[in-house]
Amino acid sequence: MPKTGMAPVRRRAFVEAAIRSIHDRGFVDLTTGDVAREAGLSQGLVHHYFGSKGALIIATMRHLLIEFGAGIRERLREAKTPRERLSAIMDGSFCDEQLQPEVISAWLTFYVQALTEPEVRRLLLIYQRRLISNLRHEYRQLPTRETAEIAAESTAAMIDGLWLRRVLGDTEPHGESAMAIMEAHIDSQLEAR
Amino acid sequence: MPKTGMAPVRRRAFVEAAIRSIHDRGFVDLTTGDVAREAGLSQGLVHHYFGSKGALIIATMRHLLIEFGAGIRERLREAKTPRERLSAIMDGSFCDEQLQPEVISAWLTFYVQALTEPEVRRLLLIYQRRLISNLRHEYRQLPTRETAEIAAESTAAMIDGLWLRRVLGDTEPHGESAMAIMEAHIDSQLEAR
DNA sequence: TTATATTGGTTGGTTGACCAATCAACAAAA
DNA sequence: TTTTGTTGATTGGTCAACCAACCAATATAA
Repeated sequence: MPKTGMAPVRRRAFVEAAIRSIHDRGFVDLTTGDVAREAGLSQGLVHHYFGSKGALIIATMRHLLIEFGAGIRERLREAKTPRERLSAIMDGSFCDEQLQPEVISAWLTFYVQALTEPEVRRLLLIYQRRLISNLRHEYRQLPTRETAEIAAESTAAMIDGLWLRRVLGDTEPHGESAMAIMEAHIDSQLEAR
Repeated sequence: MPKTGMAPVRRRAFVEAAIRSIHDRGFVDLTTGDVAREAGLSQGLVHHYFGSKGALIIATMRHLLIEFGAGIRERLREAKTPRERLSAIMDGSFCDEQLQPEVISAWLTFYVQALTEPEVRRLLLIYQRRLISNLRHEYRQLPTRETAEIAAESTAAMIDGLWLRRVLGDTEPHGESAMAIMEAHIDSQLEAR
């Protein structure tokens, strides 16, 4: 069984197990044993590959950011006009992968951790700034820098808000209604004056 | 020192200490000892008044909901027109008390807990439904039930989103810019057709 | 080819710290 | 004296981190 080059495989297995564990056991009561059991691996391996529980969490957060960023970037590549690129960002934000309950739970946990863990905060700020920056750029056709900035801010807020509301909604999270609301908002921002 | 009728005083002291403790120690590492020290009282009293750590958390969540609801209701009482009532809801959502870092931290924790704790989820759903219901009612002048519903949903999402973005924002959270964005959004919803 | 060393990967028990909850004892007010 | 409020030590349990030993594969030497 022990072949060389297990490190990336194991790290990924633990990260994915961590996301699932956070979802069904909750972050507060999460133990390295839970994650190991979920991954079907020994508890000691967690420390072998990550050094500490905290490092596993950071790696998990980074994984989420990378996946999310990649999804957006991929969609942006196929979009030609600014309007299409705005839709691409919406699509990347409300696609099925991002709306998986496990992923939502992990993201929310991420936000809470950012309140006390500087490294998590740093990562999350990068994500926020990049999103705003993308949006501002696609809204550049608006008359003033001011209106573009407000359009970007409000659009970003609405993304996060719709996402947050779906965390608890009785309705299982399907992205279509969220997308419709977002598209309408974008249009109204672009129409204005 | 021990006088009769301490129960409500102590309960409130612990709840407020819990909010502060959640903010500066983080919810994950929160101990009843932390809260007791923050309140300047003995650790054993926590269990005397709440029975368990979990019950203290529930009481704290309930406290947040009551304070928030009271703030909104008070402002609604002074508002005459639907447009004024919409502004009243915004004002209640972005007032100084709600933007205190300690309060924001506690609310966010609340959301995470809702993922795994049914009672917290129940409380949070009540708040969400009431907010949407209020908004829908004030948007009733819109042509169709459909447009009012969408206006309510998007407004609620934007409130939550702006609030969530302020959780981490480099900029210290001052509500004025959020209010300006919200007012603009409400106007554009009401103007539309 | 066979024996041996080395490396990468893995396990599960142990340890030391910490915490929620309990409780026995005490102090002040009624 | 009784009731109400309060304390701080104790207990039982849990967890992160550590570690000693093991296993399988490859590389090297005889």
